[in-house]
Amino acid sequence: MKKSTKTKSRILENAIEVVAKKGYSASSTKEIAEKAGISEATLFKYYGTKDELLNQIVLKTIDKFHNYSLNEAFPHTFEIAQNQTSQYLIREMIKERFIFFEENFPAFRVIMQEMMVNENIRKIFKEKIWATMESISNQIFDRGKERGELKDINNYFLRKAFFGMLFFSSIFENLLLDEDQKYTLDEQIDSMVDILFNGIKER
Amino acid sequence: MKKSTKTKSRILENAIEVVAKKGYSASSTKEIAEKAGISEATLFKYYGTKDELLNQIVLKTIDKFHNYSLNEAFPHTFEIAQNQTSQYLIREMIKERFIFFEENFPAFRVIMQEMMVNENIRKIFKEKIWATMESISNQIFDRGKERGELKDINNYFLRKAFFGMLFFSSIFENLLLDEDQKYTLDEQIDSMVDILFNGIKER
DNA sequence: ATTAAAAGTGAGTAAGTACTTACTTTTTTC
DNA sequence: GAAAAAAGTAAGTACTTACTCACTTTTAAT
Repeated sequence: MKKSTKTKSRILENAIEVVAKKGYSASSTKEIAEKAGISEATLFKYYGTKDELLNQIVLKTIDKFHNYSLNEAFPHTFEIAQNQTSQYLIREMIKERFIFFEENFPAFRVIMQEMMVNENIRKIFKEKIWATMESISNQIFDRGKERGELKDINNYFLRKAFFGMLFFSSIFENLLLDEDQKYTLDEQIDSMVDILFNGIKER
Repeated sequence: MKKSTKTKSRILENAIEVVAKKGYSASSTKEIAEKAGISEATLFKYYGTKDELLNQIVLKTIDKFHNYSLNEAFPHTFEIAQNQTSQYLIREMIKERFIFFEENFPAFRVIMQEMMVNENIRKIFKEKIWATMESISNQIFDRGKERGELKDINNYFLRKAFFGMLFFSSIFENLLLDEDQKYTLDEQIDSMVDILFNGIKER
């Protein structure tokens, strides 16, 4: 029972790698099996169908994100930072997510691809990832408004602004920037937080 | 010679619709041909290969964007708005792009999908779309800084902030928001511009 | 060491796939 | 209105795809 879980997860890891690069439809079970060093028959023994393999990629990643967000990173930050400013909290929230995306980029790439073409995965994204972000960001935004640190801007618009920048930045850095990435993670996050907090207007 | 161009563009239009929804690899030439009301053989007579059909979708859309951006929308705005504030100009820049994305959403969806898996299309995006945005935004940002209206923030970071919000907002509104879209285009743009200009910090 | 269960596979299958060819129909030209 | 050119297609081809099944090999328990 030990070896089977090892094989099963090796298939998943290799599937993530292949699908991230080529897309789900363009990836064959043959290629995934070869890359994982097993036969196609074994792949189907473990996952039944190709669709189920995709589902497992998505569900496992979302689970990881969910768990990381709600049980690990955020409660820790929120607890030790009760006396910190909203700016500090928001910076931490962005940084945590940014790091998670970087560390799990291939799997996230699969989710982003499939969101564009797969209604079911769009639904899962909304219900799990977006809802998680809503919950966390609402806590931070509401607290900031209560403390008089944040303007009274609609949380939905705030969220779209933050995560729009976050997603795009992550994709941009990972897929479009080929040469010497001039900026460190902290520099990028600093710039985002600075723009969002203080705006770009000279006064 | 009239009918042929009509057929050719009908194929392209239907290809955009099918590929936007299902993705390139999951779309069959058979389905596209059927939807366009012609035979598969005719499709191949006009486009040679499936890859070439995709190329035409991408190139035509980028061309349209390029032309719209550099020849239509922007010069007009820039010219009639020489005495306007940077905030006004930037609002116009965002609005123009937002509208273009909305009006050409299926084609843009194809490009965004393929960017995730197709190195060649990533290259085209960078060279054509991103470069166009760079050119336009640099003009506006530099002018704003010279006039003392904008802070001295790195143009690259500014661009990523603006277009991150813009792309994400466009995708979000078109793919993820199912129910009654509560906000109008102008409300959305106003919120983006307000956040970016004035920041979210209460002062 | 024997045996049962678990893990793994080679060799298929049926249903697609992109693309071609030899042909017919429609349109244009004179 | 006949001939030439352009537009369109039915019926294939060779290949790939996800998935199955009957079978062998490996592992673990007694």
